[in-house]
Amino acid sequence: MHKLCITIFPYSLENFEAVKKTIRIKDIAEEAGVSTGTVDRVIHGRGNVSQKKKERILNVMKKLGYERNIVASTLAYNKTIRIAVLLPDPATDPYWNEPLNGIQDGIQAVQHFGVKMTPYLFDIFSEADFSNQANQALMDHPDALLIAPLFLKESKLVLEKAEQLNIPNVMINTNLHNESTLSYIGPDSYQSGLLAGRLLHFGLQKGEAALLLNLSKGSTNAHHLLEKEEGFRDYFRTKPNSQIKIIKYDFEHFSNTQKLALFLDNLLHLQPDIRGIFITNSRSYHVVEALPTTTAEQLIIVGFDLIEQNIQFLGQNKINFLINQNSFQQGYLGVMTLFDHFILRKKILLNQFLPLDIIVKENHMYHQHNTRNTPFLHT
Amino acid sequence: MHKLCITIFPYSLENFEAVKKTIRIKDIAEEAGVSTGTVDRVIHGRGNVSQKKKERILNVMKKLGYERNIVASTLAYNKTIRIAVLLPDPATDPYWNEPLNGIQDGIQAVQHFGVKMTPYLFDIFSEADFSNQANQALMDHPDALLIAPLFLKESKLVLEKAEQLNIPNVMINTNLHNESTLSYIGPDSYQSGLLAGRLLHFGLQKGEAALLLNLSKGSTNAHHLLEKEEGFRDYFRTKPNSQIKIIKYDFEHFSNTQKLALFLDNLLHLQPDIRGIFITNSRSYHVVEALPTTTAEQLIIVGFDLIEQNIQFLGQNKINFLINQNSFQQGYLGVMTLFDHFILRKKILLNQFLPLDIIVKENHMYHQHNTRNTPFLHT
DNA sequence: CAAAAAACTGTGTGCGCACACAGTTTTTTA
DNA sequence: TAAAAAACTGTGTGCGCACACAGTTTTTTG
Repeated sequence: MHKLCITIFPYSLENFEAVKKTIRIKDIAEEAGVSTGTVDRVIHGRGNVSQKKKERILNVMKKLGYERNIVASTLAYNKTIRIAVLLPDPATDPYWNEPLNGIQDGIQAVQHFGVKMTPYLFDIFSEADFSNQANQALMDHPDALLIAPLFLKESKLVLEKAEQLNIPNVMINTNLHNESTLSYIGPDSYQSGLLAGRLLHFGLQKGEAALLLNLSKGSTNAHHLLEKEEGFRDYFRTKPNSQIKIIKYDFEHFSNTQKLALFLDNLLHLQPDIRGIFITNSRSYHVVEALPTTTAEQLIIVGFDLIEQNIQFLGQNKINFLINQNSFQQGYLGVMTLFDHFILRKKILLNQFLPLDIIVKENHMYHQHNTRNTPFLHT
Repeated sequence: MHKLCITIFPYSLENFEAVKKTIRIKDIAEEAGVSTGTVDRVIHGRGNVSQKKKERILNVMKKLGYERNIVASTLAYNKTIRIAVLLPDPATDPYWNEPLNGIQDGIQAVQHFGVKMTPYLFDIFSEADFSNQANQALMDHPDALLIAPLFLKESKLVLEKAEQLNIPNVMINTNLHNESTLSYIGPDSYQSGLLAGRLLHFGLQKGEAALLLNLSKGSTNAHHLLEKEEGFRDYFRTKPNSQIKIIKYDFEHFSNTQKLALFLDNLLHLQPDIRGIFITNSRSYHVVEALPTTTAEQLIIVGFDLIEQNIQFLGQNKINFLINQNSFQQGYLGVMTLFDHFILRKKILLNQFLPLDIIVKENHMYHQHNTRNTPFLHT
């Protein structure tokens, strides 16, 4: 098989014609003077092979550079990998459309390798529904769990049960590693806070203040919000001469525009030096909706995620920056990670931090419905 | 096969158990009362099938929702797709490391589907070498050409020859569509100019000037540089009250730091209101190297691409913004596009514009050696 | 209207691998 | 030392498809 060096250039310039033919199990068997069955046993570690032959076979495999033919292997294997997807229902929070789309794309990409999935969607505001759906999922005995463990307590329970059933999991969005977690896929929250600090800072003068606003309800797993806050504060800590004051608030009733408007109006009058707002999740559009147009335009507003409402306000210059956490990718990579694990049998990275994209009016169009932006195989 | 609706939620909640079994050619044949050979002939349009049976088969296929099993198909097909890669040698311009790495990753991803490639690297400053390598490539009769058509005249010649030989091409970096071009993959140059305008504007005050600097040698296909300039100018045109003056220069001897330093020193003295520099390609590091440290820190500098030298200066706050044209992706998608065409036999988009990522100190780490960031299959 | 040509159709083999099962050799046991 | 058990090894089949080739029916030709 035509091999390239990893980073050394120039590439060797073998002709196509010179490309060696693929090494099959049969070739190994012949070279080692055994049957294909024995080679197969060695490859799959099924035992029942004498030490002598095993070593001989392994040597030949190395010498000839054997690589399993995934295509043939998949065809012969003839089995199905079933993934249970446990995510919030996008109907209860539009943010989750993107991860689901990513998952769908991923499944489509690897469906012919026998990877299937079933979604179990829960109300993002209901711990009970989460547990319900989780139990449902486990009862169907999937091969793996793709989960956003939003509720700390309930998630830990579910993950324990899954571990007992020997069902590995991949986490997206929120990190909550346990023993059978193959990988966490999501943003590095601390770093995204740092980045938000820098972006907000572009529009602030010395002595002005920045508002850090958490729009979330009590029970949600708020760990990553705290990390964002830490990063945000650290940004300004490392720039002591920036003299920016940070004011932090949590606000629960974000879906009630009137209440939010009242809250913000009060706050901005009390603290007239607030010139920028950092909303720590995807709900910045609620803030803009609750602000008078001119106020929104004058403030620097930094938020997260390319959901439709946010993008609209970005176009109107009411939101200045959006940090894209690549939620589509989270879903896509979640599926691909399981593919890597089950089909390609690759070692999986325990943490897969996704890029943080800075989105302004001029480049948002490339990041929507961002299909076809995530590799595959890598044997 | 388990099918999901494209965007409508909630997903249907079929159990794993309810998932229908895959439809094989054999199933179609039985249902239509013909042999598998006849079905095969219809699927591949090989003719020699009576109209009556053909229609019956097509109907059954539609009814049962037949989808070709790519895995089995690939195995049986047992052929090789050979891609000739015609790019500048990274030894002559480090920018090209990334596309090549992307190509390499792509090849690795689909090698088991029989996709192979041979690189033909040319000196980026030599039209003759380009033509040489191109001829070499064509002489090897590849199945497709993956090409960066940097030299206008020579490229057109090569592409004509390729067309005569019935070799389709995919272009990256530079757009030069001809009849047998499957797709252009690269940035939307105009849009990247617009974006550069906005980024530079963050640091400029009214009445100040911006320098637009082309660091390239004469014969290179400069079309996309002009488009960038157009976008850049248009950004400030749409903000008439920004009152930013744009000064444009071309400079050829960029690799000679002394000459460049002299040129810049002169210019900045003559035009003291220059507060920002926009370098229209990946060579912004040359500018920083040629500037005194304090000058570099005071100026707003916007450039392109995450090559090592640029990133270093980004970390030192000497370059303020880099626009990432996703050159890695260009290579990766180039391979994937050919895979889609030859193996999956999909319709290919004529233009695949890549996202423009805004890179600052705080998020550059996610964009280096950006493997695994591009989907696959999508049947 | 028979023979030749053309149009059509079915069967069989191989792609590389996974796994079941039968067959063989070696070791253990009584 | 023979029989039973354990350890080891080879062969054969099927995964779903592509394609060659042989076989059959229909149409054309002289």
